[in-house]
Amino acid sequence: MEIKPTESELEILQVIWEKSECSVRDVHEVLAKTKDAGYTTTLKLMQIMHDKGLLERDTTSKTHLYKSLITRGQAQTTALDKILSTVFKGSTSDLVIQALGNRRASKDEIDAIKNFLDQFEQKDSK
Amino acid sequence: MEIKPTESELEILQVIWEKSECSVRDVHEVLAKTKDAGYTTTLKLMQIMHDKGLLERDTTSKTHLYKSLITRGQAQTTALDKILSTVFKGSTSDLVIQALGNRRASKDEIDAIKNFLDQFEQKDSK
DNA sequence: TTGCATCTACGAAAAATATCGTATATAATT
DNA sequence: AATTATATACGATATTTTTCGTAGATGCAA
Repeated sequence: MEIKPTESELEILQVIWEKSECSVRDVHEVLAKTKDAGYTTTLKLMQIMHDKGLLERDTTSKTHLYKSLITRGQAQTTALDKILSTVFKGSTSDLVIQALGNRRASKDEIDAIKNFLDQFEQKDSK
Repeated sequence: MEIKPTESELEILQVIWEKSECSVRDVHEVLAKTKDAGYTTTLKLMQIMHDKGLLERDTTSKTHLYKSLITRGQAQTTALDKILSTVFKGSTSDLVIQALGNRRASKDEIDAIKNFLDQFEQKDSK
C-alpha cells in the first residue's frame, strides 16, 4: 500500500518531524508564518492524515498530540523515486549531478559526498 | 512567473521530450501502455498545457504538432528545488547521499559523479 | 457557577486536476 | 460523392485536495 502525502500534508509533516510530537496548534502556528489558512483547516488536515494512517495521536487529554507514522527518510525516498521516474528517466547520476550543478554546496558537503562514494564503491566491488 | 506542471502534465512532457515534436496521438499511444485514459483526455490536457504556455503548437495541418516550451533540465531543477525544501530541509548533500544510498548505481555512474565532484571542487577553491 | 477561551468533530463549499462525451470539421478510402 | 476514420473544440462531470463555518465539548478564570 502506497502512502503519498499531498503537498499540504508534507508541510505539516515537516513541522512534526522537527518537534516529534505536536498539537494542532503547534503545527498551525508554524504554518501561519508562511501561509494563511485558518486553524480548522490545519485541524481537518491532520484528522484526515490520521484517518489515512499518516499520523498517530494521543487523545488522553483535551488537546490531542500527534506523531508521524512515516519518517522523513521514507518521505525522502518516495519523493526521490517519484522525480527520478518523472523527470530523470531513472538515472540517479543525472539527478545527483543536476543537484550539485545548480546549487551551492559547501566544501564540507562535497567532502561528505566523496567519502560516502568511496565507501560505497568499496562495498560494491568486493 | 512560476510554471509548475502537474503530475499528468509531466507524464505528457516526458513523451514530448523524447520525440521533440508530437501529435496528440503520438503522446496518447505511449501513455496508453501504462495508463488508461481516453484519447480526448490527453487532447484536453495538451490543450490546457498550450493555454498555460507549457507547450507550443503548429496548427498548419489537421493534426497539430506540439513541442515543449520548457526543457527537461528546467523541470528537473524545479522538481529538485521542491523536494529539497519539503523533505530535505534544503540540504543538497543529504539529498545526494540519500539518492545514492538507496539505489543501485553502476560503477560508471559513480565514477561520473566523482569526476564531476573533482572539477567542481577545483572551481570552488580557487 | 457563569462566562470565556480553546478544543474537536464534521459537513459542506471552494479550488485544482483529471476525465469524458458530443458536436463538428477535415482527410482518406471506396 | 458518399462513407468512414481521425482531428479538434469545448462544455460538463468526476475526483482529489484544500479551506472554512458552525456546533458541541472541555477546561479555566473571575
